[in-house]
Amino acid sequence: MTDRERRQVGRPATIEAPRETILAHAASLFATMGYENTSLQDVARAVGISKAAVYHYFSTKQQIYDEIVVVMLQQLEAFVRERVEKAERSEDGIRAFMVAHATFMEENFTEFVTLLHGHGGTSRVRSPGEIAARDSYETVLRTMLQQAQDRGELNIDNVASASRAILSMLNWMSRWFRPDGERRAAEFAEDYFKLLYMGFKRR
Amino acid sequence: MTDRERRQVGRPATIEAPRETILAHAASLFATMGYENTSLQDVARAVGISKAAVYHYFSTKQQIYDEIVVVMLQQLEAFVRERVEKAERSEDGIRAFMVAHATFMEENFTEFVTLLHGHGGTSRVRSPGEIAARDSYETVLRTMLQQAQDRGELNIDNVASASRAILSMLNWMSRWFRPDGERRAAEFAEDYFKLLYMGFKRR
DNA sequence: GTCTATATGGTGATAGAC
DNA sequence: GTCTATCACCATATAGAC
Repeated sequence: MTDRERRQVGRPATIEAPRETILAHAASLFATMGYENTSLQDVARAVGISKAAVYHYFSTKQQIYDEIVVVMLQQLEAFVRERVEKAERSEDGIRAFMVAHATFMEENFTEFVTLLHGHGGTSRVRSPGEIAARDSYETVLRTMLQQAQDRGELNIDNVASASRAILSMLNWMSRWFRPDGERRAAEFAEDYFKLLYMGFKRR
Repeated sequence: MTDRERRQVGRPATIEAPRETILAHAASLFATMGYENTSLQDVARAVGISKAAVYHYFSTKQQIYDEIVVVMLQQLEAFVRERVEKAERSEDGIRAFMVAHATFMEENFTEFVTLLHGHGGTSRVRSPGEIAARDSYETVLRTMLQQAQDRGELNIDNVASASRAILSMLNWMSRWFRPDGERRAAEFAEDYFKLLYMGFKRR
């Protein structure tokens, strides 16, 4: 079977913002089917162009994936920073971080799933751009926690551990959260914040 | 190229406990390379038998995966239950749960990565056995938290949220933890417990 | 129970016309 | 910039001999 038969159209299909369109459809398919179960044929069909046309904009399948991830990380950081900076007290900053992260996840769900659950096993090579973007994002939280501790505003004796804990809860949300469910992601994030802030020791 | 050329041996290879051997090698490859990047050829070669011999014990690749997952979940639950039951106070039970989960993860790292990060996207179908085993395991923690709250021993006003938070932190460990690192998984779990127990509110 | 050999079909990627 | 057509390869799974 040829591409023509698969697509049912022979005429050239011109689309606008081709790169962005391809990335959006690819992200959706990657999130739903998984990276390795999505063929470039699937991506091309979703966009409405031929496989070869996809190769005109991206040189490998991996490049499509990498671009989704880096773009999302940068947008996430910008989104979160803007909301964190408005906070006055340390605890408000942390809460803002958690809520903003969850909100962004919900609003960009398919790309976010792609970002977090990606593909491949433990031996996967991360692109330099991805590593830099992740580090940059994690530093936002870490810095906030460290300052809260240094100023004596909160009781965070293990900043590294607290930072990991917060990101773990938020990241794992993308595994069980469903955007069409009853509760918003931000509500779950609020619950997590309260739990961390109060602790469950009886006093 | 035939299987013979690939394997460099033509003689029948008989191994003991063939099912378990295949599962162990498959889990290791799935964790390292990812499920979809691991071919049954790879599994067969690792075990030292032919592809067709693998099909003698398992009828599909998916079946191999499902069996790894269910077996691990059952062993995890048994391992954790044994340690939790020794605890007297509520907080000791929760700590024991977290430490045991982390310890089991470290001791069975490759199978655990397979279990948690699996393959495919959000549309993946989980086997009935997997769903039952997961529910059963999560109930262990949930019951413990609910009892602690009912007895007034701890301050857990949102049991569902606390349960999710704990499992999220533990599950996400399998994404960044490396068994050859300096710290044991149990130490990280202890840190998480302290954080949740104390909270970071200043008093 | 293990083997060799093969059926069947999809994959990422490229060549070259228009 | 998009297309058709194709390359070279590997996948899961099966048939049938020993």
